[in-house]
Formats: sequence, structure tokens, C-alpha cells
Amino acid sequence: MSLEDPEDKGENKSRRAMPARGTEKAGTGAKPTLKTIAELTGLAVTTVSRALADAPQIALETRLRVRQVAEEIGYLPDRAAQRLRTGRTNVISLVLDPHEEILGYATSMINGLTEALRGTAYHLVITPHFLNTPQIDPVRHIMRNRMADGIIFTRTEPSDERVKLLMENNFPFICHGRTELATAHPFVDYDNYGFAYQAARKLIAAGAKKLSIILPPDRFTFAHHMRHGFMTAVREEGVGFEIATGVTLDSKSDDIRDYVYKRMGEPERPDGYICGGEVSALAVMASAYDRGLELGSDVHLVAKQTSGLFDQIRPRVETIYEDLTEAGLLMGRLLLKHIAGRAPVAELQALQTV
Amino acid sequence: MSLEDPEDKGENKSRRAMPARGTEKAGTGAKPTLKTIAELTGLAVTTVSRALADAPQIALETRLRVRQVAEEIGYLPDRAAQRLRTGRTNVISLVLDPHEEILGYATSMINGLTEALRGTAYHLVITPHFLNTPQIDPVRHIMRNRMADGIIFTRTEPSDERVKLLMENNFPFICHGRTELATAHPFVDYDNYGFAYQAARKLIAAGAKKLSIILPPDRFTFAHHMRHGFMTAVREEGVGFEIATGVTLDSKSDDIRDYVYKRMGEPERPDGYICGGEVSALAVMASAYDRGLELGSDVHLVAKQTSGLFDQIRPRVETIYEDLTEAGLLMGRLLLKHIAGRAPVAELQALQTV
DNA sequence: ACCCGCATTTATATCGTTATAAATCCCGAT
DNA sequence: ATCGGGATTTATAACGATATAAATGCGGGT
Repeated sequence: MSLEDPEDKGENKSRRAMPARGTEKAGTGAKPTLKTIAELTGLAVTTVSRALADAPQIALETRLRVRQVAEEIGYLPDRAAQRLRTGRTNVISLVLDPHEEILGYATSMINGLTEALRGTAYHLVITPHFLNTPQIDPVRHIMRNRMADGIIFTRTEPSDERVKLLMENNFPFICHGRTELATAHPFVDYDNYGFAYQAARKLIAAGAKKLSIILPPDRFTFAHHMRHGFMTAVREEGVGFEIATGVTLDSKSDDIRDYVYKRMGEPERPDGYICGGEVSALAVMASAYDRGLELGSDVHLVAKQTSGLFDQIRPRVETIYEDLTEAGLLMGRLLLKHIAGRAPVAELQALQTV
Repeated sequence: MSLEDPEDKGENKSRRAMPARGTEKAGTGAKPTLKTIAELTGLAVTTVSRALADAPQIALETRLRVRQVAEEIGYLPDRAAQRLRTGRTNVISLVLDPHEEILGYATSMINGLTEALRGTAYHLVITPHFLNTPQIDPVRHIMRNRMADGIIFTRTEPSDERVKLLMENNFPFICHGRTELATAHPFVDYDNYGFAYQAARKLIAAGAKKLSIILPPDRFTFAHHMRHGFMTAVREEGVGFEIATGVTLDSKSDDIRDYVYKRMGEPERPDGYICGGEVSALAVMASAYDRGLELGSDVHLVAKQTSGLFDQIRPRVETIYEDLTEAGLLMGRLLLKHIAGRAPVAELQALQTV
């Protein structure tokens, strides 16, 4: 195609992209629009539009004919035009905390979201931080400028400002994790209480005498859930415990390792660790290894698993699975339901069990 | 904001989204457009548009005034309108092979891309597979329907159809990996030849007598590069070698482990493994562990590292780093350059060294 | 005063779609 | 024959931005 008119130099100026739009040849070159179909069928543009929308006021025969022609010429509606006219964007924004425990977390969720959106008119746009305005809340930005029809975000806080803002403005959203606000809102969450509770019991069953848990940063709701589940279990069993101080699941993995390594050398050291993430679990394993402690006898470990990673880790580690792909799938479906029409909030909430 | 009129219940009916658009109060409610600015400044819409575009024909004073007002009222151009009018989408599509070795690979790259696009008008859209048309080439779809201004894809093949198609149509793109086509095209690649070569030499230096390499599927160009680097090294050194058969880096990790485990029990087993990915390296480690072989003496391993994962893996493994975040950053920048205007192809190519 | 040219601003048309209101057509009832 | 009314189709305007061409204002040369 670019070899067609090697002599025509004057036109090269508008080389921006694609064959110039003026091509008269109505063949297959130009992108088909409603107008194209209108001309082919002898109908008006409006009629074609409504026919494709399957409006009952358009004769069935006409609808079928239009649809057939549209199919034949490979018509696809121009999203920009639709968006401009209707105000709907057909976009779902996934807002990712830049400090995300990125490995696996986001990816699994994206896979699920993708699956939920497949076959719909919706696109997924990843919005990690924002443009050149470093600290302006991306959620506010998306909402105010209608960059999306719905927002998804993660790492919810007990009194999350994003939730408040979106609720106030009745803007469709769903978050991963819960708040502690009085008014109900859509969410998908994992039973982190159950996770920590079960993890503690597993450690105790394995013979651990003093448990330690590495928690997420305290500002996140799920940190509270985990702490609560952990505390409940250790109190029920009357076993020794501590909560890692100075490091969280968000800490650099080297820092976590350093902390655990140091702790493993001190008196009254814990012999049972609970890790809410894969990286921190590996850090605990590395610490034990570097201390010459044997996993499964000297030290015990229960980790949260969100990928297949631990299937290849030796020695084998006890894990509890959180299915983030499923979470993404759920969030996608619930958000679409939310956008589509009114659904009772209760229907837009899901709690994944351990 | 929602506390302002707590009594106004009647309005709740139009609950769909946001305050109804009819709000006459010109305050902060309605989304500002060029028209808003035009009214505020007493200028024509056209003038405002050009002023914001910093057109030299508009008086400097006017430009400043317009910009100031725009800033004050928080004006942001409507992307749909811009897109409809100019044909530019301000979108970059990252097309992801659904069989992607997703863990870390895509995520790192996305981080880099995000960084490259930050502060520009471009959005990143992830396109994993497509809509309800399972097997229609997503690249063709994006190009034909102008869903993006540029395309990024990975896992390039020697005679890649996507590259051909996009080149024929002069559509901006950049791919991760190279082809073996005669005509040059933009790409970012990692020196996988160098990786395999260096890895082999490291193993030999460590005392390995028979090397084995697990390669990517043969259809990808970088599989050839790796094989070539590997072969060069083993021939130079005259050491024993083999190439893993029946499994590739894309195989399920359990299958890789089973294969290696089996091989480790056979006569003339390799004692030095090269893995082009983290998961496969873990599988090799697990196999050795399950066989009771000690890493670093009985068996040696050199792995490609694309994340911080291996910093926490014990025993420590020799790795060679491929910076996929940097690759994403490069790809983003080069693609923007490509889109912006003409840049010699040579300037749109980058090879990351080992 | 007049006209010219330069700097600056403005009017108009358009991108592709859809909401609204108006216009046809056909048929049976008067 | 005329009219009303349901079924179907169409014309017009608008979403918000920008490309193009036209218009305005102003100072200087004659």
C-alpha cells in the first residue's frame, strides 16, 4: 500500500497515519459509518441508528436488512461519537495504588476483570496514578470529568474518602475491601478475618508456641480484620503471640527479611509466622534459611497464596488461597450490574470465603 | 457538598449519576467546556481553543488570560469530542497474549509504560483478547477501527503477521522482541543471545559438565536468540549440553517440574540448568529439592530475573536481570515519538544489554 | 483621507452518533 | 372522497472540539 504511488511526493506531507481519508473508492477502504449504511439501504441515518438499536418502532424487516448490511460491511459504531452524544464512556477505570503489592495482585485481578468485561461494550482502563497532577485524587478526577462509567479501586480504608465521594455523587463504583461507614456500599472482599483465624489455628495445630503475624499497614480495613481474626484465635487457644512492629506487608521485602532475621536471633522468638502475602512469606523463609532454622520444625509458616507461585516453593509451605481472579470477575460483574440499572446494594456485595 | 441541601429530597429521582445537567447555577456544578471559558472571557470558542493550544497567532496576553481562567474553573478538554474531531484517540493499546507468562512480566511492563505515559495526554488500554470475537486478530481490529493511536505487543515472531500488517498500513506500533523481516521496524528487545551465552559460561565456570536449557516456544524469535547464545557458548567450551524437549517456558510449571524431576533421575543427567523465566527456575529448584540434590554443588542453575522475587529465594540462585519496567518505559517513549512525527526507524529501536 | 498588510479574532462547517419532534404512508371509518 | 390514527420513517439539532476560511482592527505609507 505504501508502495502504490512512489512518485506522488506532494501527498507525503500528510503522512500521519493511514491512507488519506479522501479516497473516493467506496470499496473497502473508508471506515463504514451509519451514513454508509444509509446510502446502501436508501434509508435515513436516523432510521439506521434506531434499527441497529433494535427499536420496536422500526419495522422488523428493516431492522433485519440494516443489520445484515452492517454486518457485511463490517460496521462498528464510532465510540467517540457515541460517547460524545450519550455521555456514556463505555470505560471502566481500575485505579491502582502505586504502592500496590504489585506482584500478582493486580495481574490476577485484571485477568478477572477482563473476563467479566469480555463480550460487553466496556473497556478496561488502568489508572495507576495520574497525569501530571501528582496528588490530585484520581478518583475525583475520573468522576468529575466523566472519564469512565464506573470505577474500581482497591485497598479500602475504614473511612475511605473515595467511597464517601462516590457515594455522595451516586457514581457507580466497587471497591476491593470494606469500609466501616454506616451506609452500605458495593464491595468485594475476602474474609481476612477467617484467613488469620485459620492460619493461627493451623500453626497451633502444627505445634507452634508463639505466633507472629505481619499485617498490612494499619490504615487499611483488612489489616483490622486480620488482626481481629488473629487475636481471636490466639486468645481462644491461650498461645503466645506478637504482632510484627516496624514492618508491614507493604515494606520492602529486604526490610521484612531483616526484621524477621533479627527477631529470629532474639530470645523468646516466635516459632510460627503468618504472612498475608507471598513476598513476605518468602522473606520469612529466607530468614529461617539464613538462620539455619528448619521450616516445619524449628519455625512454622502459613501464608496467603494468590497465585500458583507456592506450588514450586520448597520446602512446601502451608497456604490459604485467596482467589483474586475470581475477585476481579465478581467486581466486574457487579459493577456492570450497578451501572446498568438500580440493583439493591446488598446485591452488589460479595465476601469471598477462605 | 452533599450537606448543603439536606432537605431537597425530590431531586433524588434522577439518581442515575451526578447532579442533573440542567443546573442553571453556573457555579461549580456543570462541567466546564470551551464555551464556558468563552463566556467568561468574552472571547469566541475558536479563540479559546487556539489559545489553549498555544497557537502563536493568538496574542500572548490572551493566551495567558485564557489559560488562567481554564485553570481556575478546572477545565479539561472532552476527550470524546477531541477524538471525534481530530481522529486521534489519545489511547495506547497494549495487546497481551492471553497465554502470557503473566506473573510479573506484564505487570513490570505496565509499570514502565505508565511511567512513560504519565504527564502526556495518552491513556493505556489493556487489550488481552477481544470482545466476543474470539479469534479475530485484536491488532487488526484496533487498527481498522482506530481504537488507538499506537499499538504495543509482545512475544514477536520471526515473520510476525502483526508487524507486517501494521507496517503495510503505516500504523504506529512497537513490539517487544524482533522479527527476521527484511525491512526494519521499531522494537525494544532484550539481548537474549547474551543472556544465554553468559548463563552458559557462568554454569561452566561453576563447574557444570552438562548443560540444559529450557527455551521459550520455538515460534518466538527470542527462542532462537537464546538457543544461538547457548549453542555458541557450549561449542566454544566443548561442554556437554542438551535442550529440554517437550517443555518450554510457557508450559505449566508443574509440567516443567515433572520433566526436570524425571530427567534428574536418569543417567547422563545435566548438572547445569538455564531458565529464561522465574517460574521455570523455581520448578528446577523444586525438582532438585525433591531429588535431594543440592543446588550449587550437585546441580547448578542460572535464571533470568525480571522482578525482585529471587532476592528472597534460598538457596541463592545466580541470576541475570532483564529490566522489563525499563523495557516498558522505552517502548512507551519510543512509541510516543513514533506517533508524534517522523523519526527514523533506527531511533525507534532499542536493545537492552544483559 | 485612503488603502494595504499585519496581527488578531471570529464565523462556519464538520467529525459520527442519538434525542426530539415532525413528517410521511397506508388503511379503514365516516 | 375525506379524514383520523397507528405504523414507520425522516429532518433537525445537539454533544464539544478543531480546521478552514473569513472578518475585524490597527498603524503606516502615500
